[in-house]
Amino acid sequence: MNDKKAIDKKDREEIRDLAAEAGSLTEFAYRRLREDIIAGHFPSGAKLQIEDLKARYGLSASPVREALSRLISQGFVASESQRGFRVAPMSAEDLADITLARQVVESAALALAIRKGDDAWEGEVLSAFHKLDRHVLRLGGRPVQDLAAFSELHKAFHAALIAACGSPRLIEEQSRLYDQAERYRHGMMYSFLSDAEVDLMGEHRALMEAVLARDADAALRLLHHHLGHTYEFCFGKNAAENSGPLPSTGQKTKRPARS
Amino acid sequence: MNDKKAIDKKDREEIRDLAAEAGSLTEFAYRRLREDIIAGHFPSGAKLQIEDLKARYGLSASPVREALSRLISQGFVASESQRGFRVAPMSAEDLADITLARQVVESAALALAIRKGDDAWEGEVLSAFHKLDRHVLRLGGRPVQDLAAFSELHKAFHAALIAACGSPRLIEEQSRLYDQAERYRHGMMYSFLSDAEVDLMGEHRALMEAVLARDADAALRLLHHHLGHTYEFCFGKNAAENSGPLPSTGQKTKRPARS
DNA sequence: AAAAGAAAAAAAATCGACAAAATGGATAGC
DNA sequence: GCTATCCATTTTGTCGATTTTTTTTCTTTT
Repeated sequence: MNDKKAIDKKDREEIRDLAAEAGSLTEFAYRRLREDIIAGHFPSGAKLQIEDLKARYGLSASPVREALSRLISQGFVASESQRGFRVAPMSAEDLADITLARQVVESAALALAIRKGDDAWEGEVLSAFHKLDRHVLRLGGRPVQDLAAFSELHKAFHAALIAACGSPRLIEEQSRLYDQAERYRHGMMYSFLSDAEVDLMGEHRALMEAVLARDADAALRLLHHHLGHTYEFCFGKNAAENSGPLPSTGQKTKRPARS
Repeated sequence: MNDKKAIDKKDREEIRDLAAEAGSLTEFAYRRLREDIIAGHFPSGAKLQIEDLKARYGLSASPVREALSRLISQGFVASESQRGFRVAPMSAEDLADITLARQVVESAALALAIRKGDDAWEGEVLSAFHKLDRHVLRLGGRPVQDLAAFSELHKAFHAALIAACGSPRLIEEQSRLYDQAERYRHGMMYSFLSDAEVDLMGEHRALMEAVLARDADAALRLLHHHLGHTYEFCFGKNAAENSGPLPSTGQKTKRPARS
């Protein structure tokens, strides 16, 4: 109870600086809250009390409420009229849904990018992969330490893949869904590279190579498979087949889709 | 300037009632604003001044700002920090992007629905089509009058098609994209059925029949083609091919896709 | 006359306080 | 002993006023 009021004058100035950087206090609250939720700093369906948040971020109700409002449409916060806000609840079905949506959106965007991307795009993909690869190597298979840095590079790689798709909306939606899945990843990251069952970086490399070779079929297959891992890590392999049947058009039911 | 202050005590009570219905004033403001933007009541990139909106809806700044904040993440409102809000600008490229995203999301959802839907779902599809069909017939080819009713039925039909897809996110996204496109439709609805070039209800019927026959290939082809019409109506047929190449996976480049 | 700067006006963002609603707990009734 | 009702407390949602920032207007200077 004491540490909630631990915002003294010094902190207040700091917040002011950070707010100036972010543009406004609302923006500041929005970013901090979003990060805190994604980082799993609040438990799944936890109540987000205005009073607490005011104290936590050192500002008054208006910016906090506006930030919460913005996070509603993003799927990070849920609100019940007249009884406040809570962190959007997590569940196996929810992650399955996120995974499915990612497979739909990201696959489509990747297909477009492969068709439309130019040399500069290929360069960016290569660069993003390289940075991610080096980072993981440097940590010697233990990305636990610098989780935030790894996440950022991993996200950047996936973003680079579809950057040339030409659709702001698909890019935006990919980013949003990635962040939603990030929430689930945080719980399970600690065991991640010790699990030899899946060679994440190997998959990334294969994916990149297929992309650079403009082999759309292979790339889409790899991506689809790759996206399922978050779910498998969190809730086991079995139920992953729940969303198993391929997302959409084509594939023409050649086979029941190996992934 | 006078009609902006035209909120007297009587109106204020009315607003209170409506708010009670909506749950809160914020919710009320959110719905009204959203409707007004979709209905094209504000010009494309128009400034949304808090003072104006306060007067227009008869409430104070907080609910208005929260409503605006929520609309940001939805793509209906844009904000520049420290200099307020404006209606998200419209453009040909933007509608092309919406169309592309719809083709990606709605196609995937429809494929899933066709695979997973049960008898009850088929019933709902049939019912939604019937209501839409009857409404259009009753108006004798002039849906101009009751535009809102038509829109609602049309949206309900498209929603019914994918209702069985099993993915809350795909459903939600479809709805959001539909509404974003709605903004563009409003400008061009007045000439719509007189244009014999496209037989909208015929397309709807064909689509429904393909769906009920569980003919995924045909249904997806029809849907993809159908979704392009909003763009064609607004900006002409040529540029529609811009986003022409199919959204994503599969189709295996059998043919360059007739649509 | 044009550009730069200062002052005034307008608008946005934020705050502190209040009113309405919900929650939790105690008491009364069955 | 259990349920229902009322009251105290907490919390949300809303407002009006204040502060900060931007925009406009009016000087002043070159």
